[in-house]
Amino acid sequence: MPELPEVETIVRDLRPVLVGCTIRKVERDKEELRRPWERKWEKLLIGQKVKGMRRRGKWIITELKSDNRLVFHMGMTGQLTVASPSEARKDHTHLILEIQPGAPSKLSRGAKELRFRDVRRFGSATLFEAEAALESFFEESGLGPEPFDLELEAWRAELSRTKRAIKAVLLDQRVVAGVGNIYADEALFHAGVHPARASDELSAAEATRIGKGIVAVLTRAIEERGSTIRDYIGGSGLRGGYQDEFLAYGKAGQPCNRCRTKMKQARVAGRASHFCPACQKDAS
DNA sequence: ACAGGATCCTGGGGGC
DNA sequence: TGCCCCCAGGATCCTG
Repeated sequence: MPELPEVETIVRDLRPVLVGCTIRKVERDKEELRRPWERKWEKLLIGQKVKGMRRRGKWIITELKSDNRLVFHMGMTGQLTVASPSEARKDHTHLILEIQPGAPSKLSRGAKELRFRDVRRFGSATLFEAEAALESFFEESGLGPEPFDLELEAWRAELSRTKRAIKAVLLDQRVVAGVGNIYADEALFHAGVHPARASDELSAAEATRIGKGIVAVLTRAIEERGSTIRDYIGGSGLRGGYQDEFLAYGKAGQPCNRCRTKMKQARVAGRASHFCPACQKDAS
């Protein structure tokens, strides 16, 4: 579910609350997540201070004092929030870290809980024992560049290297990290490119527009704290607002924002894809 | 190399 | 109210 803007929002929400806190207790339920949880991690976490929070693609990284890295992926329905221990725990809360603020202020006094909830359990929580181990994990999975670091010349070259549908390429985390189904459709609408077009047949201008479209759409979505369709909430529990600015995703049957042609939906790369048949022609 | 399908899960919505 | 089917912000694995 959460794509880059949602993950970025979670990190921005959690960072000021978690940095400086110490982990006092770890609680887990019996459910297995996408990646298996190891028992020894609980002992490793206790007593550790949170040094920083950052994002890489759709991954949320909690940096701990000892160089350990507690890493979350939200899958489709993951939620990572801070709550007061007195707040009732919702169903499917799989991991709870009790945290103690380092320097109690008037605003944040007393223990809190970092709660990872994931109804469908496609998400994960994993501990890497060192930053280097995390880096090699990203390396081995071939995780691509951050969209904001895209160098347009290299980007065009990358797109010309494969015959796959451009939609499939945008969803491939090895090509660019953080784009998912919503923002792929929005970026392609922005660029005026049909999702099923062969990547290697795109013109340089189209490839450039797609690259710029990704950055434009993600930037604006972050400003709006991501998109909430059904499950997503930020680290502070707030919904996103970018769903109100969608021009493509979920717009099938409605008039195109640009030309008023009826928007369409089709399955591309196994995912529902939304586009304007007039602004985004199937072949060049 | 790539498309397409199945898989991992739960829950919501529509049709009957 | 209930049942059945399809769908979902992701990612991986298998077959052809």
